[in-house]
Amino acid sequence: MTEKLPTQKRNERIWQTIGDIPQGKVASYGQVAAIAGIPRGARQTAYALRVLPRGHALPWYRVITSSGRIAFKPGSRPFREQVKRLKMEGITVKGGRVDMRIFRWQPDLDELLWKPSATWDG
DNA sequence: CATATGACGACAA
DNA sequence: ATTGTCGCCATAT
Repeated sequence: MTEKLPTQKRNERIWQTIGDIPQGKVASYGQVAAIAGIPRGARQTAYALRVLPRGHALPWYRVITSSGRIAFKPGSRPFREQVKRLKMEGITVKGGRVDMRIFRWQPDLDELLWKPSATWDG
């Protein structure tokens, strides 16, 4: 247990978890890390996102900070892109923020169990 | 090995 | 609500 996974493996889990976030919902960096089996790994989620391979089809824009804010600098190119994509899914973005009480992804136990991306190892 | 840095998070003032 | 500090995990120099 509590073994240390290779970087690539961690990223794979994080990416898979991000892919599990349903449309119209968002998850925080820390939440993604936790589900991927990396407690307190919020910054690893950020890292995994930075190193996303070119041509990926991951809903990266569904990942925001725990306080519901978009992590990019307000007004920046990626910031606007993220806002745009979120809105396209029906997510309300106001002042660069999303109401987590409404849009936070809350996977139930079943949902987590179906996916091998959850905590345990295969 | 020592720092600096980052698409973070929790908390105190 | 804002701002600053400190903790976290990993990478880059």
